[in-house]
Amino acid sequence: MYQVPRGTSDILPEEQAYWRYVEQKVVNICQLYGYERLDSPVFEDTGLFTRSVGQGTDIVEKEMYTFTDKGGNKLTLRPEGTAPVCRAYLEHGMPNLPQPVKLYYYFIPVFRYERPQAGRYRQHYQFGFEAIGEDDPALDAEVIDMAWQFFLSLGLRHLSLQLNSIGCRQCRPIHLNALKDHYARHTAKLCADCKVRLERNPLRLLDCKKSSCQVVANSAPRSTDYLCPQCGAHFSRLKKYLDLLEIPFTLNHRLVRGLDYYTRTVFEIQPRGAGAQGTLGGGGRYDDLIEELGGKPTPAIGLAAGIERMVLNLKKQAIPVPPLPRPRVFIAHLGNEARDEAIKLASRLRRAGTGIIMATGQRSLKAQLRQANTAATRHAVIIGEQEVKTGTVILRDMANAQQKTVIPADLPGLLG
RNA sequence: GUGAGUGUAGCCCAGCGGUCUAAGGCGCCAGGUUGUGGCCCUGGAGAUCGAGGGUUCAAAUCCCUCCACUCACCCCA
Repeated sequence: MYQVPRGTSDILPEEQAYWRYVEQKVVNICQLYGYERLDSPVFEDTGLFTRSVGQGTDIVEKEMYTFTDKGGNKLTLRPEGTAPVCRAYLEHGMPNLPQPVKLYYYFIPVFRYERPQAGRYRQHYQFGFEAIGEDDPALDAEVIDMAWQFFLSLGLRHLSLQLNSIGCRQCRPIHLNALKDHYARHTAKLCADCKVRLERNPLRLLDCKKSSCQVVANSAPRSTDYLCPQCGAHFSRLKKYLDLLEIPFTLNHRLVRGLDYYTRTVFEIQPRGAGAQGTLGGGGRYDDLIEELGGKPTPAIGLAAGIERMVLNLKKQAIPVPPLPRPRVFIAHLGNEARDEAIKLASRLRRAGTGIIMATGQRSLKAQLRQANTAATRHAVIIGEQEVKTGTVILRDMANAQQKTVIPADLPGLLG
């Protein structure tokens, strides 16, 4: 028997109510904040991701699904959603539109070759939005507000918003050097992993959970203490706006993100007390990315969120989601002539917009009503030989077992 | 990529070397009067016990390899 490839899964009918629920909230929030939908291909030129996400990152180094097609093109199944949006922004002349350009994507599959766990998959689905062409911290606040309101609108509770600023091209290297110096003085206390991080990706040093390393991390220089005047002003205005909006945030000096393109504002939203795979959504500024991809210097900010993790948390928090609409009428029939009538009736009602489940095969009436019961339709319409002769049908109310004989023409009104 | 745990019908699971031609519950199918559901009763279908190999007179039960899931690391959504 075949089974799904590792780290992928089927989204079964009984799961769909959650996904549709999330979709409805996404569409609603995007409409409220004025974002327009953009869909991009599942695969892109490999270079788009190596250049944007960054050569030294885990995503590029060991997680991408990269292949060469028959034309010799190097392609990669997208490992994230921001770079494709930026590519589209440039490719379709959006720099000429009024800025910022606000775009969102929904239900896009993203691919990363990782060791699967609950909440971590090789193919998972993301929702995200991007605002390109504006560096006003009011926009940062709006984006964070939008993310926050979105998760609240799902009904999720006990969320925490982690916030940090990692500076820009000017001030980040200074902080980075201070960080390296600090750690270089404490190498003896570091774990093996951190010694590697020191060389490869110093920002990640702050993330280490080992207690000995945390001691070093606690006393490490903070990015917010090294911000240049512009970045410092940007960050304090953002915090002021968030206070104004009454959005509770936690400053987290260790919040660093795994993609190279982030600058200045970075943030994550997670359930309180979440495990390792807890982050529901995260994002930040990427003021250099558009330029890196060949455009003019263009500031931007965005967020990405994982749908599976939302569904996981909706279930964990026992948040009810509305059931999907289903047919409200079941048609049962006995005998060949009755079946002919049933077929015609089902079609007529459906054309008039009434959802119908039509009995198939030649099962007993008992079996047919059992099926109606499982399908939880409001009514059953029963056509037998008697009814065929008199040109009537039986209309049964499944809730109270009341039934009456009616003529088919009256059904649309009676079914409501 | 590293370490650990788990893997029995569609689902939940009992069994942990011979009494297993594998038990139970849910679900599914059918019957319990002649054309009628939900409760109840009865019956039925459905499992090469994750896959492959080995040990043994004997393996769902022990060992090895592989696959998958779960947890931690890592990474992130």
